[in-house]
Amino acid sequence: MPSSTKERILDSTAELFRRQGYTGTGMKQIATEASAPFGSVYHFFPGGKEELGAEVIRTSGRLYMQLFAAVIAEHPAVLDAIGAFFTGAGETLRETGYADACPIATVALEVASTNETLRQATADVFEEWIAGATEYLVFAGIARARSRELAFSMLSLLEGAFIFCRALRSTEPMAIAGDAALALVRAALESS
Amino acid sequence: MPSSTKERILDSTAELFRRQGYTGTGMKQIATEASAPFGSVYHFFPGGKEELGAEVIRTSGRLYMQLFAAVIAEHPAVLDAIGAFFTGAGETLRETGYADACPIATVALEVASTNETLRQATADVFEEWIAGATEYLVFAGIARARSRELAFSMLSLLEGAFIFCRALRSTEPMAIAGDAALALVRAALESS
DNA sequence: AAAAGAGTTGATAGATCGTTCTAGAGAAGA
DNA sequence: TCTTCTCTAGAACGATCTATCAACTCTTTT
Repeated sequence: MPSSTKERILDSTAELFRRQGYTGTGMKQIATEASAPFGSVYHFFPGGKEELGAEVIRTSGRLYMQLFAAVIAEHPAVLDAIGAFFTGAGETLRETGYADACPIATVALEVASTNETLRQATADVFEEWIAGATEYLVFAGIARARSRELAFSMLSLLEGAFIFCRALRSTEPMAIAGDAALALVRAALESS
Repeated sequence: MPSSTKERILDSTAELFRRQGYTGTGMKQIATEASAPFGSVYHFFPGGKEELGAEVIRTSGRLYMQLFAAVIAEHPAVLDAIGAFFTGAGETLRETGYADACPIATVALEVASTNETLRQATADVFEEWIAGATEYLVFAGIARARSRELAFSMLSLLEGAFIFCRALRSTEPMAIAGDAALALVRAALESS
């Protein structure tokens, strides 16, 4: 089978969440987009929109981390990998009409103060990202505490740049953020 | 008069948008929160939710820029001012239960791909912020092109940190982002 | 072949959405 | 006093929201 109904629902929901956010996406629209019968959505996710949302957040988070791992595998040098990741993010933005950015940032801001279950899901994903990036920088020879700070800084630059790129419809903010991230990491590498 | 009905509507809408986003906030809720009769909302904003949203975005953007100006006035040294701005952002987050962050980021992500009028409003605000921050860094002695890049980097760090702080319910990301911003500006000051 | 169970399906319910509309309250000017 | 204009007030409308539910199609078991 190429893709099960449940997988199509998860994929479509992820895409709709990126573009329209959580509250802006309806269950009917999800079913239509996934070419799935409406009832199936509630069959696979009996907990309704909240359960579906939580699973989409965690799935998307895992997928994005795999993307990071793939870029690392392609670029052995640390600075190359980081540069390529930001460049790739910019390209994806441009290619998708500035729609596909961070898979969970929009939802994260929406639910942070309104839905504790979903807020926890976004927090879990972010923690994993930070932990993963920290390990990568530690492996590159940077002290652990410093690596963790750099991980936060790099991801903040990335997420912030996503906002500006999408609003301004330009990849310039992403290129600048990438340069800033490289400067921070380069400085840390030199002093270690 | 302490505050006109129109001002109360704008204020309440801004607060609700920060917490719940654009699609997550209803017109009925806005009227209730502002202690305004429902009909008055449409009296002052005949264009409905979209017109109200656009005006809230621009008003909030202007207000946030004035906050930045106030911090600058209090701290003559550039590095002090930037540090104080990030520290202040973290304190506000903690005091408001991680609800009040960037006044327009949530809306910006929601509408970037769904509502061109509002997307343009957020883009205008962001452009003003970038222009303002650039002028400030030029005034501090940094070359214009470099200043513009720093402005993007600092604001990206700020916006990205807002996302992490709200999701993780911690001010740590903001403190780290502030340090990173200071490091970037310090490096630029030294090489000029 | 018949029965049971798992999985699938869309019509429907009840609430809420943004918006419109009519009507009234109150102040200012004629 | 009568008129005019701004603002207040909420009932009502159609559309859309999330969620439920009874009916249906298979496959598997007896």
